[in-house]
Amino acid sequence: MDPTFAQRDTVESALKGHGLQATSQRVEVLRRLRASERHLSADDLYAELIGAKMKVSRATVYNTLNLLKEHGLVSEMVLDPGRVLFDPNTEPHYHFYDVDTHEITDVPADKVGFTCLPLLPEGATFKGVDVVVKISRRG
Amino acid sequence: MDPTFAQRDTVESALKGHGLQATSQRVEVLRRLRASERHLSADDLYAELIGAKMKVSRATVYNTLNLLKEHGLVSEMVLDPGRVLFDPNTEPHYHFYDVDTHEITDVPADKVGFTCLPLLPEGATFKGVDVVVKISRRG
DNA sequence: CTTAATGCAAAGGCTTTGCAGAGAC
DNA sequence: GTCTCTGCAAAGCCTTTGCATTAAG
Repeated sequence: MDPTFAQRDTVESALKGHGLQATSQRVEVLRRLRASERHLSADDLYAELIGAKMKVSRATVYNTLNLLKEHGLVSEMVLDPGRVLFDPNTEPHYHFYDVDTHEITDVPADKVGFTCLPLLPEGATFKGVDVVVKISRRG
Repeated sequence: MDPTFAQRDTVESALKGHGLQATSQRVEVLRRLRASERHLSADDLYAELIGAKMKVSRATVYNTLNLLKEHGLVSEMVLDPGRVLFDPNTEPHYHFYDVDTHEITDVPADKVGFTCLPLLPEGATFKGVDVVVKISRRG
């Protein structure tokens, strides 16, 4: 079975599992996000899809990403103002952030451990930790 | 000696220490940022200044904040797209982030410790860690 | 007097919205 | 046939920019 079909199938199942129609635009957005090494912006994805001669509009890419986000299929990362990236990895994990190139790399969750975390404010529930390790290659 | 004068004086020294003219707009932006319990956006500050009947323009607030950022007198935080906040605390520290209200609270650095951090990519220099502990009060 | 900072208004980039047409079921 | 999604273009929001005016040293 060819891997592209397998991916497409999984993506379709994921969409349908959330009660979402598996339209070609949605399938392609989620599939490419999952297939990409990098974390992509809405515009990155739009450019990819247009480059692949697909019929899609910018608005649909934005709307689709928001829809996927609402359904927990992708998460949003905002590292620079005006640079919103989407991360298809819904498992706990952290990030390297190159402060010069703005490149993002994943760090598996087991590479970061805490000896202590702060006491939560009264009445608060823990919802997760975001850890961004900032690095530079310029010294 | 009245505390407002003391604050103003410290802020002026900080600006001059970086070779920046201590104009009334710059002094007030930095002073209010330091005096605030919350982390403020450019527009929050603009509204505060206008409310205090000061002569200032939006452009100057934005330009001043960027200037302060370049000189390391404040740091920028981007937690939601379109919500850039400025943090006058230049000591290492982390943040609580209320996912419902988008409120930000400081966590002193000594409340968070790591048992391990990931090996850096080849040739990379460590530039810091951002830790955001996400919380909710809705359960 | 010379240099630098401010204010205004216009432009810019990214994202969302409204509505008509196309597509899914 | 009905309901939903898509595409287009326009509007929105936040931020930056250019240039004349004003303030600082």
